[in-house]
Amino acid sequence: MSKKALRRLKRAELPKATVALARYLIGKTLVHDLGRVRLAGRIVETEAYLVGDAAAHSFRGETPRNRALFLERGHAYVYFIYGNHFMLNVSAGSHGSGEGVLLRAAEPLQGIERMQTLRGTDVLRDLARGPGRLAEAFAINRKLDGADFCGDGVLWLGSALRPTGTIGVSVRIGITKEAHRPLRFYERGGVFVSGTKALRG
DNA sequence: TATGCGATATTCT
DNA sequence: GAATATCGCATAG
Repeated sequence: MSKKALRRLKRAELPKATVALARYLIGKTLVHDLGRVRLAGRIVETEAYLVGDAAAHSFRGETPRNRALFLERGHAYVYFIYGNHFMLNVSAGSHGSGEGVLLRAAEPLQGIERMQTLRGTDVLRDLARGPGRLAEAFAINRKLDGADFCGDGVLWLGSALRPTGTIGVSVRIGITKEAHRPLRFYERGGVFVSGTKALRG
């Protein structure tokens, strides 16, 4: 009961509504297969970016950068920001809507040694706590932009390996527009969740 | 806890 | 050409 088998999630299982998907992904598994090493983590924090949301990259329409955000739900949208960091999103909503879910933090489960190398630290809690760290720990790069999480590729979403705790809701982190909207979801009390103490309770 | 800064792709004007 | 960005780290208090 406590130990379940890891299985790929099918697109049909992903909720069509973006906010529902952001909640749904909490507790699920993020996997990136690198040859003989499998990087896997339990997603503990996400944020939703919606249509008509000035904080969403799709707000001003489709561009070469945000193109992947407009794909059918369940595709990867990867971009580079602040001169140093990649971010990993899951395209969401109806096809062409430009909605997405940002993966903000995960609890490392498998391939931890490789993650430590990629991150340059051995502190488990700091491996994927925060979106830039998560992308670095999971070896996310521009080549994965547009990848299908629901195909048979190396980057995919897996079922939950243990029961999911209570889900908390807060405002999103690090944005200046639409900063009041409660679109951040996280596992309450989780030590692998980013932000200050108040943002983890 | 709270600043302050790096380092750069992309978009806007 | 300039502004801005879904951040992380170091350092100070």
